[in-house]
Amino acid sequence: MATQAPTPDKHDRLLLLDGHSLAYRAFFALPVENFNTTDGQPTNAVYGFTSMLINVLRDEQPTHIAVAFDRSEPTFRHEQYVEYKAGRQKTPDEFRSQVSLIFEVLDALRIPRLSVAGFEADDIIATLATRATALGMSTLVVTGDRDAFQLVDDSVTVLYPIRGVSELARMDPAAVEAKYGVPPQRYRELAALVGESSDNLPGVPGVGPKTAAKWLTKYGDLDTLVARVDEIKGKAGDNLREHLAGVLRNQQINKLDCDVALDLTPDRLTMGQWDREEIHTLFDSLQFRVLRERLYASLTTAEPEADEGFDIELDALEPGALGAWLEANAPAGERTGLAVTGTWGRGTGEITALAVASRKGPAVHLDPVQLVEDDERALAAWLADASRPKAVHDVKGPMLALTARGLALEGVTSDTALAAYLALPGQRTFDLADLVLRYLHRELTSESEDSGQLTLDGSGEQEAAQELAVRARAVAELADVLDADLERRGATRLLNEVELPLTRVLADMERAGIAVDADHLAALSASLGGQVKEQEQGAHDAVGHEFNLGSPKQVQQVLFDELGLPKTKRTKTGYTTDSEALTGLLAKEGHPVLERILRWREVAKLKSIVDSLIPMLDDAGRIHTTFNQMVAATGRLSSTDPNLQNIPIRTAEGRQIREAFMVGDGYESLLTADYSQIELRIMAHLSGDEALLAAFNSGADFHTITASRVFGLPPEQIGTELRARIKAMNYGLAYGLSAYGLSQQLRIAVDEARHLMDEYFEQFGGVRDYLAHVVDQARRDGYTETILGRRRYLPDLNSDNRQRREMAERMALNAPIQGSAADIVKVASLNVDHALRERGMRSRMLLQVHDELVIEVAPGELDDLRPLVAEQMAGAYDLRAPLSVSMGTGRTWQDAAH
DNA sequence: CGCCGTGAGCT
DNA sequence: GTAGCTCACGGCGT
Repeated sequence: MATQAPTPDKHDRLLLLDGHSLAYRAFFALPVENFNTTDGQPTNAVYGFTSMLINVLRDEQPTHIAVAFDRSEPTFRHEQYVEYKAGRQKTPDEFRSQVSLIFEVLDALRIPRLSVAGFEADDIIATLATRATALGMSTLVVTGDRDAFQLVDDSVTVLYPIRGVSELARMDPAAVEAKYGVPPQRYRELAALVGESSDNLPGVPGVGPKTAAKWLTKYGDLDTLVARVDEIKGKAGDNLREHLAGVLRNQQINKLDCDVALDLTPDRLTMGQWDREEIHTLFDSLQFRVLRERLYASLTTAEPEADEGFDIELDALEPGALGAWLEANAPAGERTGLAVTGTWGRGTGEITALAVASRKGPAVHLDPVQLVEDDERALAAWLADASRPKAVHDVKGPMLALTARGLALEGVTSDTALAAYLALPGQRTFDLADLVLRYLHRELTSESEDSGQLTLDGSGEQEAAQELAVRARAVAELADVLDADLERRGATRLLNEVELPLTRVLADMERAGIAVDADHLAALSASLGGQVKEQEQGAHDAVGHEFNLGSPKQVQQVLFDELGLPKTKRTKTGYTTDSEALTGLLAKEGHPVLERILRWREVAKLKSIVDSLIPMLDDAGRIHTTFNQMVAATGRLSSTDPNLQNIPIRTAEGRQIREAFMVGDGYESLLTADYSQIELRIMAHLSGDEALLAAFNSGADFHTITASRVFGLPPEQIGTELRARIKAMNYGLAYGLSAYGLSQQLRIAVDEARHLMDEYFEQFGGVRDYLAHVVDQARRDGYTETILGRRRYLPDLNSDNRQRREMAERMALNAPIQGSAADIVKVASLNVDHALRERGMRSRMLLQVHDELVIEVAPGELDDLRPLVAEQMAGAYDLRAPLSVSMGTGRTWQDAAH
């Protein structure tokens, strides 16, 4: 890290970077294995370059900037010396693919990049530095090429990377002289004597920088040295005389051209106004999380318009005055921002403070426990008043905390986090401060805090109040901007009619929780624990010593080093020991330890799930998950803490865990209702393929019917093998099918898989046309869309990188299908919730697991409930392959399976 | 001791 | 081949 203090702000500071040289440095400094996006794009050079760029921007605060790049065409140096740079190793492919990514980073940051045919980046830099000096600017050159040292003078300094990408040596005239023993203007002459192997410029044998500097010091300059070359004694002198021509040639070639024809003058090299959204998207796709934060940290200070905060007046209210204040400042008709602090999760929460602010006018800050009775009543009435519109950021948690205090929250017409999720579904987090910067171009700070910042006399409370008021104001402003943005994106109804009302339904489910049989879990844990031990012992016996079965590294060592079993597929760190590979090894080699490891993994996995559930039980013996409404890019919900959407179901042992989830006190049974083949039905609907629709409407087994068509056989002649192939095909289509993927799934040759696809599409041509159309349209529009207009943006559909592009294509194929399924299940949840309320029923929804709803049935309600749920779920959306719902009831989640 | 990436496995 | 979450391990930095 360059630690020098920024130069005093006397005049303009020009920053010039040598793009190729720095990227190349980074490429070799950072191990490429550690810098890959999940889809395999190496990013070590982009990362290192961007990291250096950010550091320099932060430390040097330049006023002008440009990055120069080499071109592939030969330069004037090649004309002078055909051997120039000959013998260089070919640029690695992993590097080449990153150059265009660096271009993208620079373009996103609005940093000018320059290259000129026939010249190297160094020449462009030399030219700009020279002209900058003439304009009275000072110049910093960042490059990994030592030739640039010849440019150093009082107004030009070179920052040269030493040790990787994080430290830069500041090479001013004194530093160059200290390091090489000659002043910068002599550096070229020294380099000519010593030579430069990477440019294929051999120097004088046996002459290094020390000798060269000694000679140059003694004779003053190279010309004099050459003129008096006969005076040099010894072997070195002989070598110099022998290689004199080469030295003179080197001196010609390493001279940088200071007069390259350029359209731009240094004073025009300004950094443009960059687009936060663009940077977000790009850094997301590069998976640079930390770097993005560092970038914002170093650049927001340099972004003047972002310095602006919020100017807000905080009213101090007399006890009893809240009702009147809310009437005046948070009335019906005008949406008011509400900000809350506190803690929440696991279906409950606690409010510590709350602020209310409209777009204009004053704010109020409240401590809910210190309110007088009148104020408490006024607050409760205002919060519960649906005709007083409110905007809140990420309202589900505050809603739980308010409910825990007995406060109802109605009239939430905007959740700014949820709205941002619909606008930018690929984003991982929707931090309010970040959205405020992005959409309002403001900092989430108070402008009237000049006094606040420095006082230490207990005004921390005041500051916190001010901060919360700022959040309330920001939410109010942001809500309007996001509304407009969503209108533009066609997502207004999706927000208002689906996502926003769903938040309350999710909060209710979280609060309800699901009852769990603690004894059953404890018994399971003990039994699984015994099996874990047993398998562990067996594995140790089979290899003759103890090892940690949970450590892939140790397992690899045992299997491949000690037992010498055949190597499996490579992973980043060695050879895979995943169950597929071990099962293969077991079939081939039959070593007993393999069986033990596989079995150990199974039981250890189940035990870890059971053991993670046990401490989650509350006093009433219920588990409360948290549903995340803003995580999945496709629109699905996710479940955490604990995740109740991935409780095992496939194996009999796994299903024992489902037996622990049971009906709670005061209820009669659990009812599960799920959609059958919802994704395939959506695919049939969206494609409009008549044959596929007919298969669904025939009422017979869908996979058998489709197989029957593909193979031209009557359904009764479709055996398990043929049905399995077409089943994999059917599902594969919804996942962005590739011949390769299908071949893997079915363990058949790629050609065979391709053949199967061709046969399938011969019968179901509408599906093929639809899938092709989806990708085409997404490539044109930049996004895919679900039946309710939920978008997923896929810029990589136009990537030059095949791997990224194909990944994006599969996402484009899957997103409308998975996303539409999510839309439908959300609508169904709302419908069921609404119907239950409307009829005043006590039965309640507990879980939503992708295509399934789990409902706790109140005594005596089952007979009414079954048709109600069936109707509400089936009627959630009118598909041409009608939604089909199957249901089951029982004491436990497992018993309710069907 | 906490953070983070990796491998594995569950939906 | 999609989309998620969690766990254990082990390396790294505090």
